[in-house]
Amino acid sequence: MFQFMTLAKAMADENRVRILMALSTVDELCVCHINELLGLAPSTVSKHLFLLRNSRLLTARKDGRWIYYRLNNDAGAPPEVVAGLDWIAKAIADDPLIKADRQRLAQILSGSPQAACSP
Amino acid sequence: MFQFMTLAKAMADENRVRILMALSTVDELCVCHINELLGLAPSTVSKHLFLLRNSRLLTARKDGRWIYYRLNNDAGAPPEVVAGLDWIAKAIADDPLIKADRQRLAQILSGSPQAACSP
DNA sequence: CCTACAATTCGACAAATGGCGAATTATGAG
DNA sequence: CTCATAATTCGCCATTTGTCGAATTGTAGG
Repeated sequence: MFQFMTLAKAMADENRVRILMALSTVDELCVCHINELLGLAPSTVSKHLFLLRNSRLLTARKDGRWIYYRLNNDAGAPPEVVAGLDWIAKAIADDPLIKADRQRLAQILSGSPQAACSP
Repeated sequence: MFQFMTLAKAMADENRVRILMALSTVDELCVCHINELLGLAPSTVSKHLFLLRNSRLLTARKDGRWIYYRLNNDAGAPPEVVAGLDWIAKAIADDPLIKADRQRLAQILSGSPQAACSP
């Protein structure tokens, strides 16, 4: 129950949902890209990412100076998590803000790789 | 998006989840039964029920002095709501607290109808 | 009517949450 | 080694949230 509540609470914030939806289109994202997309203070995004990792919605992979996050969607991921991600995706895939995020994310990624990170 | 967040936030509280799970077994419950089950102040439960109604997870039916709540599960209910309820049910159906609630609820209901309400 | 009781609303308050900036850690580049 | 930068942690603050008790509303019964 505690673990499920952690999961449910993690999904109950708009910016965290935006992160999840952004990741649903690109398979993984560097933290700096997420910072760029949300326009929040890096420390704030970091806290959000911690909660998403902690609730098992995301996994992280470290590559040199960068940390890449992805949805914990693969086979072997907790069923509640996969089902939760599916629920969100179906519920708000057509949301205007989410669509706008998708477009902005495409722009952010369309520059050189890690455009938002390295100059 | 706003509506979805209202829904997600409504599901992100343990006591509200307990209410939803209790209702998943009995098709409808009087407020006094829910009070009895949760053991919280009636005003607190009232606020929880408001949020659950407001997020469209529950519907209410008034019968004389009593108000009965039920899951907004029927055909015609919003798909996000139905999917959300399904997600919760599958995720925590086997939870010890939820099971205990089911048993206690059976006891509460096994007295005379509205046993917790009228003496 | 008047009383009893189910339920909600209101006002207050403690705890949790989301946000920021500053300091810290870690890694690659010069 | 030293410096710049990605990311996190920490401390702080404003807002939101969960809870309660008191007051209010509405309905049934005497």
